[in-house]
Amino acid sequence: MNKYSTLKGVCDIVPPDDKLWDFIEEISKEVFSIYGFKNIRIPVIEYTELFKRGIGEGTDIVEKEMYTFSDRSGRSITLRPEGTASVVRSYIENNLSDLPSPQKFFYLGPMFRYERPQKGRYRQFYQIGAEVFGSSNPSTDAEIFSMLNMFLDKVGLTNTQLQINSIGCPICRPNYISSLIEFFSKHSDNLCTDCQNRLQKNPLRLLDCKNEGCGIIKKDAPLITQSLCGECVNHHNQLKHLLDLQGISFIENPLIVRGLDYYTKTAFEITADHIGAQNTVIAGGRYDNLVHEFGGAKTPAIGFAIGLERLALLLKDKEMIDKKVPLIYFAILGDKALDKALLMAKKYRKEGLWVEIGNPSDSLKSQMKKADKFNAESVIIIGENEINSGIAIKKRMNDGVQEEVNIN
RNA sequence: GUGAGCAUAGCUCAAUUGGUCAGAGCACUGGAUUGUGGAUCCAGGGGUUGAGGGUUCAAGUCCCUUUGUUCACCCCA
Repeated sequence: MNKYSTLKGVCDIVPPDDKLWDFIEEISKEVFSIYGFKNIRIPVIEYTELFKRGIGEGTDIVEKEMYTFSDRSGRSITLRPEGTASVVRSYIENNLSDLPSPQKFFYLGPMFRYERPQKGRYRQFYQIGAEVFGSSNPSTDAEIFSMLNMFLDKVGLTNTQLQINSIGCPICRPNYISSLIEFFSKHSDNLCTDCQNRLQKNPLRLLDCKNEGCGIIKKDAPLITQSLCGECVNHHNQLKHLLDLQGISFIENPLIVRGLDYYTKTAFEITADHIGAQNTVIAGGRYDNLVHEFGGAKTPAIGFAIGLERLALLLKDKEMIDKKVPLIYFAILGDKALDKALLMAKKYRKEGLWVEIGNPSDSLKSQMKKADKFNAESVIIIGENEINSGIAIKKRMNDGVQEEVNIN
């Protein structure tokens, strides 16, 4: 039993998984920069108020999932549960609207939510997110999907499904919600207890209940598609047209709802099988009013976040190509040999070679074994004889061929 | 916050109905091969069976508590 362990729902990412994570991060940076996204590094902690206002007071995230504490001056601080609120804050605070429009940013790092962990869900989890400010045009939405397609392709993830929906705007959504409430209220007695609550708290959630009984009722529920205002309909139709044009396949899913309050119009999820109940790998949407609500100029925006644990879970079996840096292993006998090896190691490392030096108090045999375990390209053996003669043996490990090298 | 399963060596797992049950494989270390790896053989280290309490002549095995973990619900990436 270890005395210390990680907190619940928090884990270390250790080799060999580091390689996969590096790979994912590299691909994202490569692809995102092609689309003009600049990296933005936002803090892990913010004033609690930021998330309350951004994500929404009534949401589960704010109500029961935030890591919130008082700092030494008594201010309420929160470990970020998501990235968008911070990026919007930064956008306004740093006057990033001065950059040529549209402004595109991506970020990468850990998020924190106090939830019960399960497959694909952790209390500290990593996201790569991206946000675009200053364009309300559906072409921007389409570019996002184009970029994500490229990302998924390069990262090697197939069999994903893009599902899109429009959840309207402050003009048309209230109408929809009231028609939804009206409809479900009529069937209130037949709804599961969760849905009874949803009816009060979060009517949009009624649509994605997994309960069978509710499913039957749900079939006849009004769809948001029928309630959208002209502007939202146009936006949505143009987006679909642009997706078709680019050959990006998608499914229209009028049941997609986003959990955070700030979303408008386009909402989407990219899902994959085989990662458990949490099958959403990427999710996001448009939020045309958030910048203004945060005190900035009226600025339309759209963004998304990729769940890295979920992505890594899907790519777990992918073979990572080892970047081969050849290893020179020094098997040394005695302290004089150590001195010599250290000097030679410095030279080799300057040339970009990987060097490991054996423990001079270990037997030659065990040092050879170690070299083998490290998969050394070659071993240089230095002992008394070599020090005296100035010539050492260099053994190539794959075929055992030995040659002499000058060590002076 | 709710529900269910699991918890034995570094890892993967054994241990008939509570009765030599604390084991195996892999890994690790050493030896066979006095200064030369991978194969083989041999040997060794390592566990108060997650923790605490209880029942019993006897608990890894049954009961309670607790912690962790897995999966699902809520919700979400």
